[in-house]
Amino acid sequence: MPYFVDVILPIPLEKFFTYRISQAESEYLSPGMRISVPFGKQKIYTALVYQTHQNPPLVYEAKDIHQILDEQAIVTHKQIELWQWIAKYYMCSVGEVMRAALPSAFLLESETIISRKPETLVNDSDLKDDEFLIYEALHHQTSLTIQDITGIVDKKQVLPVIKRLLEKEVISVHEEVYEKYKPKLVRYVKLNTKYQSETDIRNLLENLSRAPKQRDVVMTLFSLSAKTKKPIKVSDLSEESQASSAIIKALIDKNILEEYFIQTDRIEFNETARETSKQLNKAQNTALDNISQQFENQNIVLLHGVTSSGKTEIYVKLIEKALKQNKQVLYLLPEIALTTQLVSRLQSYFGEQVAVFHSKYSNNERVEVWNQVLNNSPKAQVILGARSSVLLPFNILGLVIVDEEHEQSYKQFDPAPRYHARDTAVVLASLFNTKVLLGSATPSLESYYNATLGKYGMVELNTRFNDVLMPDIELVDIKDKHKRKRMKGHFSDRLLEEMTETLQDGHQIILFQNRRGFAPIIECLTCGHSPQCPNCDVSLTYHQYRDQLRCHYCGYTSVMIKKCEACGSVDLDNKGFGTEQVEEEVSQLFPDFKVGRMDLDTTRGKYGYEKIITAFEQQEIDILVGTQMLTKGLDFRNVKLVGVMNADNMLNFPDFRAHERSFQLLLQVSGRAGRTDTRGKVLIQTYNPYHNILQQVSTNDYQSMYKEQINDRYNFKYPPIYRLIKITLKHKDYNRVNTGADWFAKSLRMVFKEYVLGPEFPPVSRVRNQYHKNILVKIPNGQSLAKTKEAIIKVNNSFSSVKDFRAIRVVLNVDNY
DNA sequence: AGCAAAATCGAT
DNA sequence: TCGATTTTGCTA
Repeated sequence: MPYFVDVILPIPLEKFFTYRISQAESEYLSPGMRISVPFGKQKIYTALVYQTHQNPPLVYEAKDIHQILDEQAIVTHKQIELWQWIAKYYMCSVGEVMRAALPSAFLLESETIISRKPETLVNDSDLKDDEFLIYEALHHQTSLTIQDITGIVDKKQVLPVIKRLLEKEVISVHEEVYEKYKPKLVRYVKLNTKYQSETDIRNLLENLSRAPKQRDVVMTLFSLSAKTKKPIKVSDLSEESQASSAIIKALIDKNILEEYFIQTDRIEFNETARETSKQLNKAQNTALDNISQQFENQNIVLLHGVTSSGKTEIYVKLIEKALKQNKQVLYLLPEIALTTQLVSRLQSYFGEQVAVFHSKYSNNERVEVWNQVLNNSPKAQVILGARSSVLLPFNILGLVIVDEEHEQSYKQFDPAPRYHARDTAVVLASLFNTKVLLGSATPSLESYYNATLGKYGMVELNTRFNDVLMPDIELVDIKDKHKRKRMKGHFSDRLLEEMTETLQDGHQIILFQNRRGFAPIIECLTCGHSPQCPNCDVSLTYHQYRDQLRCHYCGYTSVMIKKCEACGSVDLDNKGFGTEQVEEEVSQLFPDFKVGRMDLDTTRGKYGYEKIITAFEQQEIDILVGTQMLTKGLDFRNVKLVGVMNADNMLNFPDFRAHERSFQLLLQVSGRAGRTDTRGKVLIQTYNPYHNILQQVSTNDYQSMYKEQINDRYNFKYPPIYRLIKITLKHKDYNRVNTGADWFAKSLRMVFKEYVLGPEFPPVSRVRNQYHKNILVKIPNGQSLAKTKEAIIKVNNSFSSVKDFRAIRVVLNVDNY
């Protein structure tokens, strides 16, 4: 009787693949284990066991598997269930979810290894130039990878060359699978066991009298092991004895010391003194009671608490409760808010039970967290993580917290799976039959709407911690200021006044400008020409610190032009302004104070944010200029003034959520001001101070904003009243995208009538030389989501069976907000 | 996705 | 006309 296994492969194909296995293998394998399988002509892929069975496939002969990679399942049953939900809901393949979920070190792939065939004698003159290069390289190295060869011959296409060499029997190729995860080994030393007695040791030290440094090392080793009674790390020994590693190596070579290795975790932290969680104030206590109460008949509760109201302390109490029941807790945060600030705060309460997971972690670190979560290790009871941590292998989950619930970074846009971590977390929690707490000072309309419908519970927290007053928000009409010549660069007299005063009092300032670089457009004053990106339909942004022009869509860079490319005139002008320009103006206006900048350009690298944040925290920086990065849950005690340089460009953004987003962003930055005793001040510069949203921001009136916006959404049939699926067509040929999009929209209209919008070009219609065109499907309440998606898939299938359209890439984005 | 075979392109 | 580049088809 033959045995078979159905596997998930990490590719965008919507089916399982069946391989043949032996009976023994079938008994050994269980769902969630990894195996490697041959796929296609020669590649070997990592696959995940979905199920084993005995039904031979009807239309093909199943291949044998390559090898089994795990002893135990590394993916849980619940995860696979969640993957299937994600795949179905967000219209992608389970394989794509798998690729996103597994740390890439788990996804082994084979690599083609090229080596020389020693038995073939070659005549050099038989080889072409590039063939000879490879042949010669193989004399120096026993084997080469495809990548090596690409480097050697400096061509993109290397396969033909390899093929020719194969035919001439100069080389041979084979596939090699390699393990990407390497456990971290730490080097330890101990005294060789042959030195047992006192006399042995005395003799040893005497022998070393002519090598005083080595003797010192041995002495230090004694004192260290007496002190700690623990194994001694080589690094500790060398530090303590001031000896170089060469000296220690000499001792090892002499067989006086023995070295050995112990596998350790990469992520470790020093156990600091644990704190007991803080006493809650009255408002927090009421909120906490309220939450617990609502959890009795509600699975999801929205905590709407103003900035700096102490939401984290409430979370801590809830986490404590879940931990007492020996359950894991998932604490989701936007990537950017995952700073040392919050991590160390939680570690001070929960010690090493806290595990952190985010995209700046290395592959090996991710594998370690994965395994700890999977094994329900005591080191992974509270998982603090960004979007992708909803995909971790939870064991027994007891609570999910989604902080800053309104953050759009919870939604993944590219590549598939285009999932929303908040919504996925809700499904995850329901699989574990547990509760979700959504927290925000400015909830998303959809969550607030769900709460008003009674789908979610809701708890409000309206007072700031320690009864600090909400900041005083003032709108500054810069149109008027310009008219009266009260502007210095981009600063109004009001802003300068407040800045001077704040600095004099020794407080810090945050300036917010939601645009990086120096100027987004360079324009020739003579002919009006402005430099454009060659690959995208956008003008290039000027970055002063590198004297470069840069495209923010594709990363294209060129040196700053000296004169207009079109007419040669040297009169160039900047239009608009970004953080760099603000930074420059501030340092000129306040030369005695230190100015810092925080945006994508200054926060590259693993500890990018940390450096700037710490510098600002320790008041090495007086004025911090930055983009929306500044808004995410940072807690700076000494900031008294927040200035918004220009509130208009985000309000006028062509998107149905522009107003909601602006409200959230502005209130979040405002929340950075005055987090301790003194009342903070916020100045918002705008050309349109009578804009409703700005009025609502200045009075901190979430309710009015909500009512007005939800009314608009109702009238214009937008989420959360209607659901949206966005379909984007991409191709390098403008006309093909156009006709394709028209065809697609027409077919959709046959099914969904007036609920199809577009096709329309997005504001930037060409990115990386691909033209984009969008179609929007609106789904009224009551229309089945599943049926809608089925219909879209049907249209998509017939679309891709049209020869002319097949080359157009179609991206389906569910809930694209 | 990734790869090879097939189809098309284009310069001698 | 041959080699290079793009398109198409398939993976178990």
